[in-house]
Amino acid sequence: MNSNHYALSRFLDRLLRHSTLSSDERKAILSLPGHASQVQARYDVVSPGKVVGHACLIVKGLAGRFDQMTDGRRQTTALHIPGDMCDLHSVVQPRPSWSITALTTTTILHVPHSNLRDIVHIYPGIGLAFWRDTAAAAAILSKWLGNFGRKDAQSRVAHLFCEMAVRMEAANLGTRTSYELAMTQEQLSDATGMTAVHVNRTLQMLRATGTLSFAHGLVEVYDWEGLKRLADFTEDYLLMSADSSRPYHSSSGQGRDYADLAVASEQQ
Amino acid sequence: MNSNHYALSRFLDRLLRHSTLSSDERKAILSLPGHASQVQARYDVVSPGKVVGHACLIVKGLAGRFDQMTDGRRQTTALHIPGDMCDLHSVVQPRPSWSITALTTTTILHVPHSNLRDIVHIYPGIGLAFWRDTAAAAAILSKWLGNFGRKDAQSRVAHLFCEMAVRMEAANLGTRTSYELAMTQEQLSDATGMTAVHVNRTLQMLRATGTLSFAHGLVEVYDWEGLKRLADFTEDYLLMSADSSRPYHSSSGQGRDYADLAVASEQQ
DNA sequence: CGGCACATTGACGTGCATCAAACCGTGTGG
DNA sequence: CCACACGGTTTGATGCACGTCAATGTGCCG
Repeated sequence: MNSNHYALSRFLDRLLRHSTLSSDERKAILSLPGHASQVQARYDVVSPGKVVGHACLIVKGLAGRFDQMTDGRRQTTALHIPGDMCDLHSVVQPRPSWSITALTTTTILHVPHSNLRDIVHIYPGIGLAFWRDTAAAAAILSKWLGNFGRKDAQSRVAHLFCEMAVRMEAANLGTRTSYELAMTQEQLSDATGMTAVHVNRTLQMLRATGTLSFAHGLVEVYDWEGLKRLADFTEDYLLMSADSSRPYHSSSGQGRDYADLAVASEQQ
Repeated sequence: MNSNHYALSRFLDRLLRHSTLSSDERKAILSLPGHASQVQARYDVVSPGKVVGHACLIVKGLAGRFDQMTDGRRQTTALHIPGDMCDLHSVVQPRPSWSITALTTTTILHVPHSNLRDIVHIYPGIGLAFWRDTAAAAAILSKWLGNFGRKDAQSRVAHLFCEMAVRMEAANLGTRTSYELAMTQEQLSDATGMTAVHVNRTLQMLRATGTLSFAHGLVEVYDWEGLKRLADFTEDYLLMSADSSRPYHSSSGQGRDYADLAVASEQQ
């Protein structure tokens, strides 16, 4: 049990939401090394095109992944909250095509790729869990793409608040009707593909209809069901609700469920 | 060497574009079992919410991943060409939140998860390659998201044609200035988050400026550089150009490059 | 020949971007 | 303790890129 235990245990919690790990595997994750550092808002944690040698675990704060156009416009493609290993896939793809930037003052734990690769080789179950984590992140991306392509401003903003609500609640960082999201309206506009001005007007609409309020980085949802309806939101894609995180154990009757194998190869 | 050799070898080619595999690992992939089937255009290969027991390798044709809104609107979130194992991640996440639908008459090779899991356990290097493949797909998604959030119709359409050009060329299915993309304008509109009508007008613009033509499922690029500029396209994110697929071997001087390990653990 | 899927065109409306100014809270230095 | 700068929010005026609706054209197939 090292001094990074707090952060690693949040990360482990995240993995356990979708994957089953043996106690050895859990111990291996909790004993990962890493050095912490603080990054001020607006500063890059990871820069595009540069090869990195470690993955970044968010300990505290908020970070975003950004796709940058050559003309300077930018688009947030992911938001990372404490407990997220925000570039776990860098283990297999150490040269990103995007940047990761701190949105608020953020504490990062840098975990060397070499150690991550080591435990993946020793515990194939961890490898599957990491792979699954990458797939879960991709599922979120898909959903965002659907929102961007086919929904209007209100639905997009509403969907973002729904998603973050569920993620924050699952990470024990608030409840789905009240949680801290320390973003400016401009950052919100980067994350929704809109203008800061239009985000502002949209938030006013949501406020006026009694759906939610967002001020000083605090989200207060007054009408969760209404918000969900507006956003056309279902949480199954996040792979963390009770009924979807482990659908495997309930299904089928055959001797050994194939999906069971997928989830944990070395169940203790 | 089984009867599926042709399709599997295309799949292997795809993997080798970004990962290094030993000859044993290559053989293992080429000996994967699977049964083929044909799917008519508009029919689902995979349906959302339903647990699947196999991954789908596109042998011939074109398939798309769709995010469906409850009101019936839909958004294409990925396009899959021959050689793509379009839901490789289903191995670790067998219940998708999207559908995969054939865009043209498509031949699919169904490869059981159990066999994929077996070779991953025997050859960890294959596991890494699969994980990397999922990460590459996610990089494409990120790029799409940037396009949707921050670019206008012309740039979006142009970017799609650029991306498919490079992918088709890499897969030996044409050249970047002339390749077959058997999509209707409506399907194109699903993939770009636009309306079929506006896709039509946009294509006319591209035609009028002498940039490219798209008719009867054939893309002819007249001005590749101009198209790239319009799309703000760089191909590095696809992980398949010469300079980005293996940046590892050229870099650094230290005894053992960490990234080398990432790429292949069992280089023969 | 009729039917059907797809492409094209036109008229019209609107959701959002754009530009620009004002407002507001907070920290800072004179 | 006020002046001021600064990041963030809010408001208004204006324009356009795109969606929407609806009709017509076009090639293919039975």
